[in-house]
Amino acid sequence: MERKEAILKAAIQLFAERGFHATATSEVAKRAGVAEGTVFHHFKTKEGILMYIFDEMMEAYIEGIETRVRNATNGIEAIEELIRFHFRFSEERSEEVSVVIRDFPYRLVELGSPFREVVAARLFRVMNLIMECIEQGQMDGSIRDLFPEETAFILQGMLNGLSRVKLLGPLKLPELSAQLVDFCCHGLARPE
Amino acid sequence: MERKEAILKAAIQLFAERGFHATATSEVAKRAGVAEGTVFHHFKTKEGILMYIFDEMMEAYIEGIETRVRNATNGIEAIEELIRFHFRFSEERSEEVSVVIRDFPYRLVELGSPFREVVAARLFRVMNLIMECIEQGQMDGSIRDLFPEETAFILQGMLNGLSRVKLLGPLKLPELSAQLVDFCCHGLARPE
Amino acid sequence: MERKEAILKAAIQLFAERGFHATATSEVAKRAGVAEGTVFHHFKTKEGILMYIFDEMMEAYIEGIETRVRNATNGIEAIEELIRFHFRFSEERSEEVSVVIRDFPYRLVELGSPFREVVAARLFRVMNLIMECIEQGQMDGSIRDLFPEETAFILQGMLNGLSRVKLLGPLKLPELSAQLVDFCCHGLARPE
Amino acid sequence: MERKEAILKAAIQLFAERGFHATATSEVAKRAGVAEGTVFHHFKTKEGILMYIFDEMMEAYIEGIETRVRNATNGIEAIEELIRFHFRFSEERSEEVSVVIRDFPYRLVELGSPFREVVAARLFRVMNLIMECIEQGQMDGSIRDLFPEETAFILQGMLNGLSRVKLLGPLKLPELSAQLVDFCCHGLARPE
DNA sequence: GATGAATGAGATTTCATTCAT
DNA sequence: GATGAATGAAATCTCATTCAT
Repeated sequence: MERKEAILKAAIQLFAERGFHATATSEVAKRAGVAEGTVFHHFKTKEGILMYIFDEMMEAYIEGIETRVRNATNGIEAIEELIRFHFRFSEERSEEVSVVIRDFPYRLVELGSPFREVVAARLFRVMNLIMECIEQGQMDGSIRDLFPEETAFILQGMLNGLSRVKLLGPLKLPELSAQLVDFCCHGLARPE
Repeated sequence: MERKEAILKAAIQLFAERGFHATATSEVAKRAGVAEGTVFHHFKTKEGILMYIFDEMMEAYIEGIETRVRNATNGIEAIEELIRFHFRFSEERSEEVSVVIRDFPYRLVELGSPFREVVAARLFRVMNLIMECIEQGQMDGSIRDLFPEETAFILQGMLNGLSRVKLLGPLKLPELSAQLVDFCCHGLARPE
Repeated sequence: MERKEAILKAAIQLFAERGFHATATSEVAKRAGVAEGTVFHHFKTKEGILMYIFDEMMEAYIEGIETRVRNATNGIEAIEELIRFHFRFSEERSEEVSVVIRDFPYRLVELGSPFREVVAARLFRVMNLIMECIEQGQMDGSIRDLFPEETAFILQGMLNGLSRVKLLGPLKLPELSAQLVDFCCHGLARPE
Repeated sequence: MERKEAILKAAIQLFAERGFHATATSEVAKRAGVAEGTVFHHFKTKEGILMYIFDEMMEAYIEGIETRVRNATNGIEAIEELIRFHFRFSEERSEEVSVVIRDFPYRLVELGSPFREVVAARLFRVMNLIMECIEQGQMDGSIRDLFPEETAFILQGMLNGLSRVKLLGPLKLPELSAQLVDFCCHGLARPE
C-alpha cells in the first residue's frame, strides 16, 4: 500500500502542476521512487490514476456536502454552508481539485469511456444535493419561487467555474467565499 | 487564405469533437484536404492553431459584449444583456466555444507560454467590462452595494462554468438563460 | 547490455559510412535489429550516441597515449611513440575514429551543448599530454628550445588533420607514420 | 547580382555560425532579405551554395599560394611563405574558411556527388603546389632528402588540422604562425 | 527574375503499456 | 509484488524543393 500511495501522491502533484497530458507515467514513477512497471501494477492504465484521484476526492466532497446539508436548519442556510464548504475544500485539497477541474471530468465522460457511468453518477449526485436544498428551502420558506433544477445547474456551474478560474487562471483572485454567499443569498432568498 | 480557413475549420471541428490532445495534426490536415506541411506553414505550431481560434473568438466575444453594454440604459440591464449575449454566442459558435472552454485557456496561460500575455489580456478585458457594468449600476442606482471586483469574478466564473457544464458535461441541460438572468438580477439588484 | 552494444556497433558503422547527419536513427535501429524506441531507451538522444562513441574512444586513446609516454626513455622518444600509437589506433579503430573526426567534436562543443565540458576536457587532456612530453624533452635535452604550448597545438592539429585527410579525403594516401616521425623529430629534436 | 551576393553572404555567416546542416535554406533567405524561392533561383540546391563558397574561396586560396611560391627565392622559403599565407588567409576570410573546414569538403567528395571531381581537383592542386616546393627545395639544396609526396600530405594535413582546431575548437589558441614556420623549417631544412 | 504558398517525405522523440525475470 | 528493458505506433515538426503567378 505504501507504494500505491506514493504513486498517487506523485501523480496528484504532477497532474496539478503540468496537467494530465503533459505528465508521463515515467515521471510519476520517478517522483514516486518506484519502477515504471509498478505504476501499472497498481493502476491498470494512466487514466485509471486520474479516475482514482477523481473518485477518492468526490467521495470526500459529497460526504462533506451531505454532512453540511444535513445539519443546516433550513434550505438557504444549507446552500450557504455548501458554498462555504466548497471553497474550504478547494483550498485544503487544492492539488486534487486542480487535477480534476483541469482535465476532468469531461474526458472520462466521453462516450466509450469505461468510467462514464461512475463519473456521471458522481456529478449527478452533487446536482441532486443542491436541488434538494432548494426544494427544501422552498418548503421551509427560505428560498423564493424558482425552478429547482435550473437553479441547481446554475449553482453547480458557478462553483466549478469559480474554482477553475481561481486555481488555474492567470488572474489572482481575492477571497470570494463571503461575497459569493452574499450574492447567492440575494439571488435565492425570498425577499422579506 | 482559402487553405488557411479550411485548416481552421477542420481544427475547430476536430478539437471540439475530440479535444485538442486527442486530435493529431495529421487528422486536421486530412480533413482540411491539405498536406501536413501546409498546416505548419500557416500556424507555426499545433498550439498556434488553438491560439488563433481563441483569439478570433475572443475578439468577437469582447466586441459583442462591448456593443451590448454600450447600448444598455443602466447597469443591471447591461449585465442582463451581457448574460443573454453570452448564451447566444455560446450557442451560435458552440464549436469554437467548446474548443476554448475545454482545453483552454489554462495551457496557454502557463508560465513560459508565448501566448500568456495575449491570453491574460483578453480574459482581463472581459473581467473589466463586467466590473464596469457593476460600477455603473451602482452609480445609476440599479445595482446594490457590493464589491465590484469580487462580483465581476463571480459572474465571469459562473458564465464560464455554466458553458463548460453545458457544452461538455454528461448531463443535458434545460435552457438556462432566462433563469440565470433572473437569478443574477435578484443577486445584484438593489431591492426596491 | 547485448542490445546496447548492437546499437552502438550499428551506429558506428553507419555514422562512419554516411556521416552522422545522413544516418537516421531508424536505420541504426534496423541494422542493430532492435525497435526504434530501444535506441532512445539506451541513449536519450541521437547526439547521445555520438557522445558515447566519442567518450569510449577517447578513453582508450588517452589511456594508450599515457602508457606509451610513461614507458618512453626521453621526451623525443615519447613523442615518437605517441605519433606511432596515433596512427596504429586510427587504423585499428578506423570506423570510430572516422565518426569522431568527421562530425566531431565541434558540434558537441558548441555553446549550449550538454556535452561541452566533457568533450573539452578530453581534448585538453590530449593537448596536455603532448605538452608534458615536450617539457620533459627539454629537461632531458632531447628536445630543443621551443614553446611547449604552441608546439603541442601544432602536433595535435597535425595528427587530427592527417587522420581527417587520410580517412575521409578523396586522395589515397601512402603510409605516413614513418615519414611523420622523421619530420617531427627533425622539427623538434635538438641538433647534435 | 545584388541578390545573389546577399544570399551568399547570409549563407556564409550562417553556415559558419551553426554549420551547414543546422542551417535551413529559409533562414538563409530571411537573413538575405529575399524570398525562399529566390535562393533556389540562384543556386539549384542547398549544396550548390556550399560548393560555390568552396570554389570561390579555393580559387583565391590557390592563387594566393601560387603567387607566394612563384616569388620565393628557394624551396624552403616558398614553404615558409605558403604557411604564412595560409594563416593570414584563414584569418582574413575566417567565416568562409570555417564553413569549408567544418562540413567540408568530405561531403562533396563522396561517391555520387556531382561535385566530386571539381573538389578533388582543387585539393589535389594544393597538394601539388606543396610538393613542387619541396622538390624545388631539394634541387636548390634548401630542403633535405625526404619523400616529397608524403611530406606534402603531412604539410597539407597539418595546415587543415590547425585551422580546424583554431576556428572551431573549444580551446583558445595562441598565435601559431611563427612557431609553425619554425617547426617546419627545422623539420624540412637541410641541416647545415 | 522574383515570390512564397504548398508540398510530403522523413526525422527525432515520446510514451503508455507489456512481460520475462 | 516489483522491476525496467523493450516495444512500436504515433505525434509534432522540419525542410529542401517546386511551381503557378
